[in-house]
Amino acid sequence: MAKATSRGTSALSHRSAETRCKLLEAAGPIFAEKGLNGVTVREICGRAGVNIAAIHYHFGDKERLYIATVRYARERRAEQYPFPDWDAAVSEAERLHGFVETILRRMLEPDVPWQTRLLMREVLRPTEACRELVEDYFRPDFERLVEIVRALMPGRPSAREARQAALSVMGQCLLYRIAGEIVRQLVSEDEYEEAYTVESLTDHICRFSLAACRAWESAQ
Amino acid sequence: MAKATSRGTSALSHRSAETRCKLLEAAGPIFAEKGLNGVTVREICGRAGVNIAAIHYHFGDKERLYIATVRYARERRAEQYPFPDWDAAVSEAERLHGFVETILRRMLEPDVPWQTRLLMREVLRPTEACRELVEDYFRPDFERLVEIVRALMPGRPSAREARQAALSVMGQCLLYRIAGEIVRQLVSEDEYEEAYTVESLTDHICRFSLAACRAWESAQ
DNA sequence: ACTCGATTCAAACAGTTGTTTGAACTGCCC
DNA sequence: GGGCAGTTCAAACAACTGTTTGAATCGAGT
Repeated sequence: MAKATSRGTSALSHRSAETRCKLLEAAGPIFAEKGLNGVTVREICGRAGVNIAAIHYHFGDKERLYIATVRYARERRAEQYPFPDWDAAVSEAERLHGFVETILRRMLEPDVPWQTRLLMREVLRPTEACRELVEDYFRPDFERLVEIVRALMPGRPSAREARQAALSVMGQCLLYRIAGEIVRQLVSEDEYEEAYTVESLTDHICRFSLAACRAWESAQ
Repeated sequence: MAKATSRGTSALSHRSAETRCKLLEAAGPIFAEKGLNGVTVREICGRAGVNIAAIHYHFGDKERLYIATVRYARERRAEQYPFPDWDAAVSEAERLHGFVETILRRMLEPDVPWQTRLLMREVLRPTEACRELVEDYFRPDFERLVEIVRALMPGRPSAREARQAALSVMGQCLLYRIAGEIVRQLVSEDEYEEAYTVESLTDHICRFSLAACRAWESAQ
């Protein structure tokens, strides 16, 4: 199966790599939108312009193509929406603002790259070995948020308290990704279009969370 | 199709209603767990103990059975986990606590009835005409939360501000339903088992949200 | 020019899906 | 008992699924 021999490493295996790539690039957006079971191999191959049997030949079966697609998405995850690289002078409040805005953009922007959407889907629907995905895709961001939040809370909050406060921030962000349609219906359509942009959502979530963090001790 | 005529309204239509009910009761838990496309009609009919063709005869097709199941779930939604019926003496903070605890129980308790699970699934995956579902299943609770939160915020918060604060509370609750597995992994397994019960989650979310609401003006 | 492994391709396969059919059964009414 | 609408049933249907096959094609090495 696509074994590069001593001789033809140039053109033949080049074609192989090209087909693999075409499959991954075609499968990515479709998997990202409809998930493993919402897609047919014929749709993937059709859009990739390759034969149906190519999936079996290059990946074994549909599920291994899916896994390879997730891995591919993670490897060359578009380095869009990177977190700001703060210097020491930036206040914690500003860092929180930057963090929330970045997270919201990653989740809500309509033209977010399919790599991100696929990883998001995978993360929200813990199926198989996506534990490592959480480890190196989600945890770094989360730990970063924990530190920001911790610095915002007066006194010496325990690590556990800081983690829970960070989860409260994440929950507020996630809501609009998960239940965006319901939110749109609960507040009116007009108000949603006007007031539920990334910018104003960022403002609200930061304002809410900042108030909560700063007033932490007093609520004890 | 199951038309009750003038004469045989007793035994025949009784059998019809019984079969319909058996189908709904059998389909409900399976739909709630795996969704419309994750279930086969054979599995449903097998568990219901009726013939495959019964679905077509009584409901038309699989999708209309699904819709009927959702409606059925809504009609006789188990009145478990009702909101406390507060009298005037109860403080707003206590109301918030009761609200959050009820929502968390509805979402996190493992033995929540299938009716609730099915409605939750429907609400989280806005497919077809679940708009009315949001209207009479979700909105009443939401409006109730808005009022609680509004009363907690100093000054005279606008309706929009109150709605957004309420959404921040909902988001915190939803996180543990949607991303419970990831949360479990992010905080350690041990900490999760110990500190992420409904009770302590309620405490944290209320503490966080209370602080945020009460400090609202000052963050302006 | 020929060989030979790598790769592609059209076609078929085997299994499952939701749906439909037409006959058989049920129980009420005349 | 005969008629008859309502209901059940086993079987088949048609469409689609992921997978496999075996021959055809390609392209570098000799």
